Amino acid sequence: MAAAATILHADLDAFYASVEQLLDPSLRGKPIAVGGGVVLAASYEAKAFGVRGGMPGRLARQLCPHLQFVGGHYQEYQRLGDAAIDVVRDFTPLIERVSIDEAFADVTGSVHLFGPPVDMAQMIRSRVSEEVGLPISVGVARTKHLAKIASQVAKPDGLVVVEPETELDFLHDLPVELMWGVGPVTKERLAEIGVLTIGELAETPGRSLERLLGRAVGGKLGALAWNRDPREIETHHRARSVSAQSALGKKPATAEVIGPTVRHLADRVASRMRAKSKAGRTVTVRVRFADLRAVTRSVTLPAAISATSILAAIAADLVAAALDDHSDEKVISLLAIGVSHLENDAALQLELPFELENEERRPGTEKGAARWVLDRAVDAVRDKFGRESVGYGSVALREGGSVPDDFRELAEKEL
DNA sequence: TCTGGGGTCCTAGGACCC
DNA sequence: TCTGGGGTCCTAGGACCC
Repeated sequence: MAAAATILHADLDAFYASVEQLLDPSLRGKPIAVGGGVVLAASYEAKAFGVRGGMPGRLARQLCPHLQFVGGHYQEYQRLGDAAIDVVRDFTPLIERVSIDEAFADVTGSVHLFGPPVDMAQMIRSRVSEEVGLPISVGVARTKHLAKIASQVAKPDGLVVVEPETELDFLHDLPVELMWGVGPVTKERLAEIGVLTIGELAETPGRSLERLLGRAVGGKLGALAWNRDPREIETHHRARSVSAQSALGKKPATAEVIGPTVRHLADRVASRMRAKSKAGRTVTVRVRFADLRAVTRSVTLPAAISATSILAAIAADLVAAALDDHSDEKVISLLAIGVSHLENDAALQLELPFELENEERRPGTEKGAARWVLDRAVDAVRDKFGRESVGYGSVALREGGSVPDDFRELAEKEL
């Protein structure tokens, strides 16, 4: 006997744009976009003109001349996103929060309390609408993959239930790009062999898919097309990497540009690691050139680090190495720093005495330890007085950035 | 269409060890 | 000295997701 459809996928519609329309009633019914240089979210009125998330602002304006750019209520995004997901949490503790505006829920054990899953989905939708004021779409199915597709089909502001008996009928008429894991490249590769729908994908031999897309992607898509989705709800997962990047427009690849940027990024990454009591062994940098081609350089250390100055020094070396290998490139458009191979750093969890002695006055103290103490001191001051109160001499960097730091803070928040 | 920021996972080749 | 096979780690790049 087939299991019942008890997985919910709840997804707020056009989230940032809906929040802006909630906060400012004069924006309701109008084409708006959140963002500036790039569209972070578009209202459904804007989507009707072809405006999409991730689209350059200039293009969006061409498509929709009356498009109004709004935004900046980042605290509200977090608050309202949490409030909506908390409504789902009232029905089950088995929640997997995917992002600020989206979560899976397993309500198998809640049926005896709240009735069938479709009733719970409807209650969630009306409660989010009434208590939070935002439209939310819900998909209900037996697996995560189907529930996710169902919520996409349900949008905007809808509910779709996929009963176990109708799963393949539901799935096989849909275009392949609705599948989890099919992006632009995979869609194009499939189109080249005449595969446009999930049904056509299901009919394609597994060997052909693996040859075309690689073993992992081909195997996974083949399984999903036949509705075999082994994924379970994961209520918590730990971070595997921490990174930060900064788009630079077009800047000369000089020490004056690279030095401050690397320090700023290293500061962001390292302070976030310390806040989570993490340290990492692998440092990766990414350098993007004027033509948007990007290269990465990485190094794996014998011991994990989390000190800003050490990370900055290693990252600077890696950037220099990458530029050395591409000495014909004179202009860069992006720098990124990441740290992976994360470990829990027990030492970081200690409350250390708040002292700022310099290295010379601490005989026997290794430089790394002194730097680490300094970093912890900076973290503590920032906790008290705010992020801008102490810097590493690179605060003047912000003028070119198109995405406010508040938004970055939001994106990096533990969900 | 030349575009942000933070992530995850996969692939392929090479080094190294047993 | 040469050779085989398996496993693991590292590095660079790429696709994808929100």
